[in-house]
Amino acid sequence: MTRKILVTSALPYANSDLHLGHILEQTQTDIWVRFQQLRGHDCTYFCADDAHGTAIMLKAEEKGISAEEHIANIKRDHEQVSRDFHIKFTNFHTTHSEENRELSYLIYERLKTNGHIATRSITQAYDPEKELFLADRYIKGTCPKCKSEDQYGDNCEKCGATYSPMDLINPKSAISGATPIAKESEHFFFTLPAFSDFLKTWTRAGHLQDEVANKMAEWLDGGLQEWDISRDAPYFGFEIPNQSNKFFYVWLDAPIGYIASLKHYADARGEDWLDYWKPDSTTEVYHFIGKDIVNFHALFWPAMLHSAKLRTPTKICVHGFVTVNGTKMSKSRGTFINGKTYLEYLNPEYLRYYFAAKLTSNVDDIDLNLEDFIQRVNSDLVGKVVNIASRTAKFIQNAGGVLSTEIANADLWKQAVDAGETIAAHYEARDFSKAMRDIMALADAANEYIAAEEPWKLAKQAGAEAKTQAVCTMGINVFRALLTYLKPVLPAMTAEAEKFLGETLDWAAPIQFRSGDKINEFKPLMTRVEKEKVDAMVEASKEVIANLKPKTGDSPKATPVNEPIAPEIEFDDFAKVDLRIALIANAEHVEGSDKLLRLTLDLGGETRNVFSGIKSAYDPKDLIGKLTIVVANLKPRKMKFGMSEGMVLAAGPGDKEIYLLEPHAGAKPGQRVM
RNA sequence: GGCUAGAUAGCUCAGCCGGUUAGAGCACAGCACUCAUAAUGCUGGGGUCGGCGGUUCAAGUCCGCCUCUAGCUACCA
Repeated sequence: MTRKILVTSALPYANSDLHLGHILEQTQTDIWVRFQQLRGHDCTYFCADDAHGTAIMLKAEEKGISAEEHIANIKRDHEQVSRDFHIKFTNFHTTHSEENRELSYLIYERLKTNGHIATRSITQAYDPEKELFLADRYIKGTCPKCKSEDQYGDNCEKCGATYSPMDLINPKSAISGATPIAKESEHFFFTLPAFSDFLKTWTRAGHLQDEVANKMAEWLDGGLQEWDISRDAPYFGFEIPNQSNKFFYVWLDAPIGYIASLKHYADARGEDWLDYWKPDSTTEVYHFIGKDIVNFHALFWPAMLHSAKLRTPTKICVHGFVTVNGTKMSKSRGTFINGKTYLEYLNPEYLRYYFAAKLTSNVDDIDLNLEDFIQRVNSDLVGKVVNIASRTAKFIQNAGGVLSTEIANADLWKQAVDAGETIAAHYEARDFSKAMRDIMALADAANEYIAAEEPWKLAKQAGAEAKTQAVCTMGINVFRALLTYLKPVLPAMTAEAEKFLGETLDWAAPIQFRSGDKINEFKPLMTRVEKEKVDAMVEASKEVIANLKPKTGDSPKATPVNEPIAPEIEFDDFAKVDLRIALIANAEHVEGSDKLLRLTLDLGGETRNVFSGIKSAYDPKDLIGKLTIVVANLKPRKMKFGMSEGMVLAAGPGDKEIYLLEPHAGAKPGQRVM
């Protein structure tokens, strides 16, 4: 039976480049979509840019262009990067579109008619200079509890206190610097609590992974609040019908953008988007998202759809975050990697395969361990899979390029065909890692078979031509099966392999043994991942960040200090001190400490945590990204706030006058100072 | 502080409803092979399954506490 399946991945925000996290999600979605298509199902993939909100408005302003122009630029860029990663959208649209306006109005009107929109006045911080209501993160000031300066409007990073932005001492708008005033305004709310019972059932009805349902139960048990879905002008978005200067909050129209993208596509073909979204639709709808936006998709969205008399999603498929080398993507370490930067250095299919090899159906984070990445891709793809064709093709050519009509090893062939259904089940369940494991086991079996048959020896024996041809035909056929199973993951390489085989690989039915006809000359299908390229990519990622942070350097004033010179020492005494160049990867205040800053130092490979009593003289923000010198072999010292693994060097009498050492430009983290 | 997920060989990960000497791939060592993009095959070394306690005839697998990591959250969407 042919299934009709609509798939989406989360709408990237039209404010910044796609990074590896976006690529993971789109890759996961794309593999699943391609798999369904390859199996003969009617599966479409819709996405769009999420183009509304204050942040986008401000970004456009900063660039001196209109918001429309800004989001058009970003969209072009997003589409290009996705395309280069072989993401095959059926349609990629934008939430700032007529279709989305129309659908947002339709859904909003239905919610309103059903009595699910409430109105009331709320008081918010307002920037009188910029004439703009300020979200909490756009207000900074001094914490009313612990008096720490420069804290955000909702909570204090140092003492953990929570408060309203108007409680801040000396609050400032982060946009204009003006002092915000409290201002009242009428807001619109979606009456989420009315859907509490509906959602308690819905979240346990097989639409979510168990752990996600558990998470949602926390919200549901804690009691839902009404959801503020309006924002006051100025705002880049859709104006609320029959209201002046009121706009839909970006998160209201963002998920509707999924439908708008479909509508944009369907309208052009005279099809009806309601085929998918009417309440009794027999189609399937899958949303692939990251774990950070689960509440919007698993609570607000189904509730909205339910009220609007539209169907709810079949499944919300939640994945984790991408980490690099075991830690959160870090700009200073060069592991915050943009899709574009990756593409400059490496083949996108390396990453597609690596992600596939690690993706499961749960919400665990996916670690891109760069060392493992190189070994895994080279070994599995080049060493095992491609190698099978590479080592047998020549002998087929010797036989005139024609495949044997004999199945030399029926057991092996049965194994290859039978594996197909198991692998398909893994794909269907989004257990791509299990699918890759099974595929590689099959590749191992093929290599073992070839090694046991030794066609290179047969080729030298008179009268063994047919046997040689049969053995290698066996190899080519297992290769065909492997590539068929890998086709959703490696579309470009498979396309090349199809040229070699002279056929289009299809997986709608069990794979048939191919015999008796001609194949083409074999050409290398994939080259190995080069470590140098990976290193260069990491370096480039660092540079991109460095360029964003112009350094401000004060010219130091020399202050002679009258401190007697210490007693003379031998060179060897001095040489015991291992001084190293260190990059200050991170610097932050230490909660509860008056004098210390916590520094995260990169010594060119290893990372150190060092506490330094320089809080009185430095703002942590100003230190990040700078180089300094650290005593690298100082015995680690346990301090109240943790281990200090070294010591940075500084001069000065203290208080405001502390001056950290910084090497001349060109020094690299980890270099020894002698 | 609350919650969620994780902690298994050097690395990345499997281990379902508890059951014989804990697995795979990669890496490493030795051997073989030389058709293949120094690819492949065989053999081998390597783990007190984060720690402590408990339930059980039996625990990596269940329960409790603790440590560490990541993330969410802290009356708010």
